[in-house]
Amino acid sequence: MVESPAKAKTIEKFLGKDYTVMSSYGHIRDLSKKELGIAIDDNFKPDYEISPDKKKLVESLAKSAKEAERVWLASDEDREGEAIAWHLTQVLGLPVDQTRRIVFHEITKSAIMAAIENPRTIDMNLVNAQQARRVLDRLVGFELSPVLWKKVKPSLSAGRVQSVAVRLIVEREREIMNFRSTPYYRVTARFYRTDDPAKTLFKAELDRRFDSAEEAEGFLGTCREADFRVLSSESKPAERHPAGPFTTSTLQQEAGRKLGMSVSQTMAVAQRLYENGYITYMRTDSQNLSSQAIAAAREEIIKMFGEEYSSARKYKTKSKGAQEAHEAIRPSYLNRQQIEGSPEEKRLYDLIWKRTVASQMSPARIEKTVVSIAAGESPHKFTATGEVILFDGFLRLYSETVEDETEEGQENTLPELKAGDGLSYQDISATERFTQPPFRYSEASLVRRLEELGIGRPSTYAPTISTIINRGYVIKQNKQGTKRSYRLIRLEKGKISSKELSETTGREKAKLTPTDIGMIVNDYLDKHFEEILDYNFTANVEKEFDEIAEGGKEWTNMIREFYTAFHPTVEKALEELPDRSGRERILGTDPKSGKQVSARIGRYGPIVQIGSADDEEKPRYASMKKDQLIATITLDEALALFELPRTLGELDGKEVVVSIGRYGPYIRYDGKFTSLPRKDDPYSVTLERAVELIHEKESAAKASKEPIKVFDAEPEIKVLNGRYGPYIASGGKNYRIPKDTDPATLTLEQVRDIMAKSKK
DNA sequence: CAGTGAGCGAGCTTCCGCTTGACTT
Repeated sequence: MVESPAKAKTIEKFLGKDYTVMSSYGHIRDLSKKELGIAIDDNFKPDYEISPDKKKLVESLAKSAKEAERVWLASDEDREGEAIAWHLTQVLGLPVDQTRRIVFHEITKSAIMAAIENPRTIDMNLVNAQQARRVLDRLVGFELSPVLWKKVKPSLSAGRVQSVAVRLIVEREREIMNFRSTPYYRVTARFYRTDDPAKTLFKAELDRRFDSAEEAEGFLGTCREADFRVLSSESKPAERHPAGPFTTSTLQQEAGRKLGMSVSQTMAVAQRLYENGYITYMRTDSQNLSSQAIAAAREEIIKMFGEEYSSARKYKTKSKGAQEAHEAIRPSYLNRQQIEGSPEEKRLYDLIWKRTVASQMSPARIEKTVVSIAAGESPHKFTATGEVILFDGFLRLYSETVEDETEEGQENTLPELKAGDGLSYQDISATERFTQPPFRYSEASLVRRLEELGIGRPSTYAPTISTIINRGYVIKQNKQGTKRSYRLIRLEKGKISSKELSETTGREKAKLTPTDIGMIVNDYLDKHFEEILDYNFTANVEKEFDEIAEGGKEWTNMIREFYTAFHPTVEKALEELPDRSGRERILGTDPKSGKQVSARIGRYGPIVQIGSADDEEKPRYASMKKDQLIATITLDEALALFELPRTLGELDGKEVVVSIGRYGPYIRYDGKFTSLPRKDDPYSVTLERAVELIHEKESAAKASKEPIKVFDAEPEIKVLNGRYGPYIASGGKNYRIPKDTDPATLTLEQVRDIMAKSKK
């Protein structure tokens, strides 16, 4: 019995007819879903239930176990895997003398045969470490969440992993809010050797930055008549090494950067590659490659590039708490460079293939040259750096990208330069730059940070992100960026010129930002449950789980110690009145009515209001936009929100109204709604334009209701247009049309064929 | 799904980590 059905299929091939390989599909039972599932008074005894969707599976496992001569439990060799094996023995009533526990870290015939030769019994210490982990997570999650329901808002949640993930995002946002950008001047020059008839240009940067335009201009003034010469030129050889093979988190990061895929998208595509037998298991924290894979990679490299490009290597996993039950993520067969599948599958496979092979290639050898240049009598020096690749090594196949790189790379080829050489400038520029706030997290960079902290596991990174988004704690959004002007001062042919230029700054794609509720929940938890929110909480309890796994500690004792400290903090929080401070912000006074304008959380989310509940007149309310925060919204932005809904005029005697709803800006007319395209602004859209959009929608709606195709011979069968694209409808059942076929040209035979082939 | 912003009360929400399908017009 193994955990994954795809694994079962592969192993069955290795073992032959004498064995039946079945899969448990992960855990088969868990703490009860409705209750706490832990008898706190009975020494924290867990109350396990077979998961409802596993009942049938357990029955069939039980039947097969009874018929079998011997059961081999081959769940993963980590805490969770050991627990799965133990739960199987308990639920299936497996007798100890007919049950064997085996483990392997790679799915190769030799590894499995070796495992069968070396069976052991279930390691109860490891199982108990898992029980401690499970019980602790349940206690934290099921005691903290109800506190939030009472003190903040119903249906919220808190937990050892998700609450820290939210904290990282909230704290980063506050750093950005408090950041004040300051300008400075960066001086770069283009020089050539005075005695070089070709005037070959190269770039150099001044080793000092100026705070003001005056200082920068003053320096450029001294450069006008200055005598430039090379002080020193040093060349040093260096090596660059390939990155190790993929783990779940590094795959998620690279697929995000190179292919623009979200974390959950990456995992879904990888799952398909795994099920098709193209790659090894995709949820892993190990960088280990089987010796067979290393040999196969070596063979491929020699075949493609030659012996000198091959350099076999083993990688050590650095991440905290790694349990290394699997191999790294790699192609199942390294001689398979391409695969069949969707474009996404092909691209992700290509990435995995290249990364794996590159990890077994020689380092690149480069020569780095640093040239120091004196500018007349000035104490400041220019530095020019150049890099020459002597041997490309792994770079020939793959190079890792870096997220959020600011300054453009310094690709610079240097001419021959030696100390004493006289130089002339082509131009010297002082460009105004601005200090940058810290970067917001992307999904993948959040995963990287969580992994560094040892929080969460490969199987939970993607679901954790979904949870904090679904709870409304954070949102993933793009930011347009704003225009800002900057100054460029340039010295050219002895003359200094200065001009104002403009650039876009702060543009972002798919970054995670906290919501108001995310910030309120974070602050509340941080105030009352500091220990759980501590970035080291998981690392601390992991140390204790390790002690339990080594037999040095009784698991219920560990949990008791934790709970006797933790539970009183829950009781105390429940006694205290909810703290309303920090939840409302006064923004100023409405110039029209003279009433107070404020922002707060309403029943359905963040709102701004004009006036207060104490006034005689009822306050006016408006919902805030998704990208606005109570902490940062300005008076002007708040007042703008009251300009909607806006009545544009009438069409055929009925009102045309424009506003912003849950799904963005819309036009309401005759009880129907039309979305406003991105390029139209609800604050300025005209009646004329709105009417145009309404008519467009009407004709599109008419077209989509029409069947794409009907067949006279078979009126029951129709090709229709639905929400998810064209489909075939027949006798109350719907069938999907294959991607590469044009629905308009389908014949009745083809349709019948599709219907017959579709899965039951 | 296209707004809302009152109040009451019943009934419900929630964790982390291991696995995949099933399902939607």
